[in-house]
Amino acid sequence: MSPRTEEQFEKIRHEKRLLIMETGLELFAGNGFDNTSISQIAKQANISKGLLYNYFESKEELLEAILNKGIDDMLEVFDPNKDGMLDTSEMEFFIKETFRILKENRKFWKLYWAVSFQPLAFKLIEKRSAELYAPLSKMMHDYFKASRFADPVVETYMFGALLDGIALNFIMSPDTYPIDKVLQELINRYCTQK
Amino acid sequence: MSPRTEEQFEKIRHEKRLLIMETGLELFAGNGFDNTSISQIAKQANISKGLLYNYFESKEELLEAILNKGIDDMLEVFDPNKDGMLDTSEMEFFIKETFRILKENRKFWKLYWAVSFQPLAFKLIEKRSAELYAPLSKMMHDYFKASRFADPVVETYMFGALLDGIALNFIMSPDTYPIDKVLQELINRYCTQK
Amino acid sequence: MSPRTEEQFEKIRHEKRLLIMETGLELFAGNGFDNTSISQIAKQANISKGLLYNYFESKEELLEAILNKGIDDMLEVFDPNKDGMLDTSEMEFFIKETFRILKENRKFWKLYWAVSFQPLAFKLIEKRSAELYAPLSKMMHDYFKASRFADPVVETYMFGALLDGIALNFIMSPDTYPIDKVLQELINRYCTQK
Amino acid sequence: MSPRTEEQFEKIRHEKRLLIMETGLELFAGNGFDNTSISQIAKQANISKGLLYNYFESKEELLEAILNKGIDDMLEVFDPNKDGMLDTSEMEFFIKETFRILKENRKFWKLYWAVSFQPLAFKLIEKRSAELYAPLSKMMHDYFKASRFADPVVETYMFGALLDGIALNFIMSPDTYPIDKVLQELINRYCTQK
DNA sequence: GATGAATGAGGATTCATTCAT
DNA sequence: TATGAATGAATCCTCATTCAT
Repeated sequence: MSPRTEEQFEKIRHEKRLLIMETGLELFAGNGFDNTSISQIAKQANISKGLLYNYFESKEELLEAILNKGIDDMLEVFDPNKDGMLDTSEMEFFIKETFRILKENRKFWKLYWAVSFQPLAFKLIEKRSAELYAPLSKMMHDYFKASRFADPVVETYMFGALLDGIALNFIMSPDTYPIDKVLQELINRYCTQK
Repeated sequence: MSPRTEEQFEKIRHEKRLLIMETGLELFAGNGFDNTSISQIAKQANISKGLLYNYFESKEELLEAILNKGIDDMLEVFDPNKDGMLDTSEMEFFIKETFRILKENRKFWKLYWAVSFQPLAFKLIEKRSAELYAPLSKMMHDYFKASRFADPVVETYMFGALLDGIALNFIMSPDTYPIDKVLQELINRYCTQK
Repeated sequence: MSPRTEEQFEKIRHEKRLLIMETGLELFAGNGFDNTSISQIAKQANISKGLLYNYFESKEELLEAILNKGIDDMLEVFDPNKDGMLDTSEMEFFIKETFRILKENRKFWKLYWAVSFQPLAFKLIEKRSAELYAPLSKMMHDYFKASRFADPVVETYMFGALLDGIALNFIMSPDTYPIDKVLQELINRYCTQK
Repeated sequence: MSPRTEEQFEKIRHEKRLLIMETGLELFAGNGFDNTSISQIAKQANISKGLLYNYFESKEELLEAILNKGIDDMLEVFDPNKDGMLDTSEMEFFIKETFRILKENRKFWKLYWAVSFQPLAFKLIEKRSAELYAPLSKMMHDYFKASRFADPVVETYMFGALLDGIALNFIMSPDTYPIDKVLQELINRYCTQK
């Protein structure tokens, strides 16, 4: 029998890698990085421990890959380097988009927040994280400046805190948090002409 | 040497207990619960591992004690069961108090947040945490109702998210976050007669 | 394409086998048997791990093959079963030959010595090793007897130790060891008529 | 009960450390470093694996400690920095001492040689090893110079090789090697007035 | 013949906890 | 009260070897 083609191998590798990362995300987000063992991940993914190390050099590298992928997904959606100003309806879209993505990636964000509290782990994504946040921050600032807010800088901090707070509260109690009402209020407050 | 009195023993015990808890808080907050070993705590506190277990039954119980003490301290300051309504100046006082305490107990709050993301650890303080938050929540709600906000419930969620977000951002970058400006803005927005 | 003939297959097999053995020798000698993985060998030889197992049943068997080949090469050169006595000029030739071969097969000899210190590995070549050493030993003994050394047995031990010691020192520092001077001295001492 | 005194702890630590090192030497020398597991050492020493790590940071550090101790023992005996020249009877003493020590520390020397063939492991003792050999080498050279050997440098190499070779052959077959006869011959050859 | 994904046993190491003193 | 030696279960990780293609 002839061996598998390179493409077949590629496909296997790609899918298995994804499977491991998804399983890892699930468990890391659910129980915390330190409380999740490689054995657990392997068992849940139905693979051997050894295979996991065929795809990731270490537990830490797996975490890094998971986080980077999450950030990549965000960057893809947001195009944070978009030129030009947001108008109010774009701002509304942005807010809705943000939370649509948040809902779809609750686990990633839970993990992301958890990691933020672990200095060692956070270093893994410090740079990538800045890549995501810096342009968003600028975008907000420009928006508030254009909207003639008295102090756009402070307003950016306020708005950022509000987004973070809502996201956090929602992630903590996704089933009971009135996310849609809160979002509507957010939009009322920030996306209507004065 | 005269034998120590019962009270002296008691005092020693109390102080040593405090020492261990403070050291634990320092390390848990700085490096995370799982990345801090009992050995490290004992070494930093200048006591033996054995002695630590004389005061706390387990690493988890030490964490629980630390967290409970932090919550107790809060409850003491806030008197959240205070009857009656807050007026705007009391609200302003409340906000300032909250952040004064936050600044003074940054480590506790860092640990508190971190623990919130670890389901197993969070269980330790779930109840105590509710004891603190439920009355605060009610207080806010009453305040917004009295202040004739259109939807006091939603407003409570918004305000809560804002507080959480600001606290979080401040804790993450205490040296660069413009906490005072943000607080002033918060007060402007929520503590002035309309 | 015309199908390969049986001989062509045979040749390919033979060459691949040699390639693997040479790569194995290189790595085993350089890093030690236990610190060399099958993966490394396969990668360096540009073949797959699976293929390696097509040629050798196990890592140990590969080692054995490498060592045996080395010994075979020696035996071929020395013809240790040569009858008759060595005269002094033949002795000189023998010494020079020995070290010529040593220089050409430094890696093999490094591996050989290293293996000598690993009881389990040494068992693999114990017999073959004796095949090589016993006749050499006898040859030396006969030479020293004919040369009227007072105690040919002891002289054989001395001479053997000297050869081993020189070989060892040379292998350890091939770039700085004054091998040629030492050899000349050896010849002066053992291959001149008294 | 009062706790153990510092001296008691010191004694326990010292003895246990020695026990572990002796057990390690025994097994490393007998089976090779890589073929000896921490579990084996612990079992043979009748302690837990964990305890071993209380005394040594890693398996490698244990090896290093064992080797350094061996070298220290040698240095203590040889006083290689001794001033002045050896005369023939001192030389005889030196040779006899060397082999007395070799016999008493056969395991150490076996391990030492084995390690010499493992580049990574050898690095651990490269410096210490030089500390031992350099002065010995100088001592030999001076001796041969004083004894009017034609080429003291080459003679030092020859003598060194002879010592190494004898040591090696003896270590390899301690039960059958005629060490005493060989030594006597060595002394005859190198320690008699010409 | 050839590939590399997959396995699993084994090994080094960590650390909460116990215990003799 | 106080000490730190001692334990052992749990964890990360490696690697020879197998096997489907």
